[in-house]
Amino acid sequence: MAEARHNHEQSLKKVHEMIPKDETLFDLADLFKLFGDTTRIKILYALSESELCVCAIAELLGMTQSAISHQLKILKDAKLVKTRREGKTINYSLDDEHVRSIIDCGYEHIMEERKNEKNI
Amino acid sequence: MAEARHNHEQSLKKVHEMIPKDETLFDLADLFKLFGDTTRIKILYALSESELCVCAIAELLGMTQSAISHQLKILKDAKLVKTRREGKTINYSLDDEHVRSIIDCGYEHIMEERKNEKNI
DNA sequence: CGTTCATATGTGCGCTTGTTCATATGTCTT
DNA sequence: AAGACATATGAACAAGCGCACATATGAACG
Repeated sequence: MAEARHNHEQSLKKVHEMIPKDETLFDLADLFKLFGDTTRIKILYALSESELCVCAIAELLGMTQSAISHQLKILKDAKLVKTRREGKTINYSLDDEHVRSIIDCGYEHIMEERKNEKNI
Repeated sequence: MAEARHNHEQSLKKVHEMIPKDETLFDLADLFKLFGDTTRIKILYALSESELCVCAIAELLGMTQSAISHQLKILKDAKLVKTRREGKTINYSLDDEHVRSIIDCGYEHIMEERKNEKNI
């Protein structure tokens, strides 16, 4: 697959030492994949503001309970959210303080990009 | 689509006021989508260490020049990387200081999760 | 126990996405 | 101008993903 034509030994040696191993980068991609869907990021953002039950989220996003439930399962498997039962309803909340900081990190980037676009 | 059964007025009102508008959340998801692929995150990580030409990246990742080129186009369209021509070769580098900080943000989360897994 | 409400899960479908293959563009050298 | 090298691009195909629909589980309450 790899095609080596000209020389990059110097630059590649430096990078090769610094780059994390494949498993780590794979996990990283998997993590960001969770934030890379509009529905999931809406859910995560909402939960960062308040604990919510499934049908509250469905109502908020204007989506099926089933769709939300499927996404919540993905987020729970990834340990980004946790549940608390209260009778028939199940309340979801963030299981990790980092979730909001990751979102904010991306948010900051977007806002700066918009600012730059206006100045052009 | 939305099914409102029981009451969540209090919780929903609070969330509704705080949550960003759809366009912003859409942009956010699109941004994270870029980091949600192993190939792209490897490229971004590598470029955060050093400026690299296309075939250096291909060699580093053990992938086709074409595959890398396609991904670089996506990253360039998103203004995450920029190019600098040097004769026949084209050198890519990060176009945004935030890229590395977003990656680091996710990295931190993963590492903490691994630490927690060991303690169980 | 049977019904109702809240949530979960299995299945199938349409759409997106990453890669490959083939080819085009662009640059330097002779 | 022709060839070699570096990169870009277009088309097509396989795999993955999100959602809808139908159905299952599980809890409360008469």
